Amino acid sequence: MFDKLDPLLHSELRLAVMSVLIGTDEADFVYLREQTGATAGNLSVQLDKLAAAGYITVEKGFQGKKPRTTCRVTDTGRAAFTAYVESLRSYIGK
Amino acid sequence: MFDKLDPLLHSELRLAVMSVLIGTDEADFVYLREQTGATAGNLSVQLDKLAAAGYITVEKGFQGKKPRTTCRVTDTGRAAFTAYVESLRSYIGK
DNA sequence: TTTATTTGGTTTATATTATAAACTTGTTTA
DNA sequence: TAAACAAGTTTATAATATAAACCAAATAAA
Repeated sequence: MFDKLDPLLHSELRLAVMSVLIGTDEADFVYLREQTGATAGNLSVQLDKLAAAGYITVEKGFQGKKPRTTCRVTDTGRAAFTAYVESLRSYIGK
Repeated sequence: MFDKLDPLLHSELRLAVMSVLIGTDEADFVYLREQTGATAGNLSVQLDKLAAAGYITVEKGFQGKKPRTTCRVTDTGRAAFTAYVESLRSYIGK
């Protein structure tokens, strides 16, 4: 009757992050923090989880002398997101 | 950017329960357990939470000699559900 | 009849999660 | 050179979800 909802995506912040990344295909830590309104700590934790699941890649580098963490969604992540949205239909219709 | 998701509804089981109730407008405990596939314990707890929030009413009675718990969605619950679905749009588009 | 079993739940214990606070490392500014 | 800032990470805490254990009443089996 109801599809199981991927617990990794069924999280407000992780879903927001994925949503941003799917739209932009590359976003750095600061941008993600701004767009989601999350605290840095929370964001850091959730990015780790998404990366551990293979839904995103996280690349640490520098922009001049400042650290810069760049995130991208993977094909796996994109597929999971699509599946999640599809699953949601069984709950919210349409 | 992203709407806040009502934490009461952003829960797989509670969302499933609300989804069933919105469709049927009256469902008993056993039916909800069957439709959602939840354990009785989990369902009991989540029904309490929905009732505490005023999203559903829970009525205990008997059907012959068997206890029967009947649930209904309230107007508040219906509105919250609609708002939740609307908020989701900011995450999943469309 | 008395003993299991089933039904319809509730309570409680546990494991996971989400989240912010506190901290770290390095850089810029006063 | 000391204070403030930037970009994160780690850690502590509170909230959540979930199932296991439990209970009371009814029915079925012996």
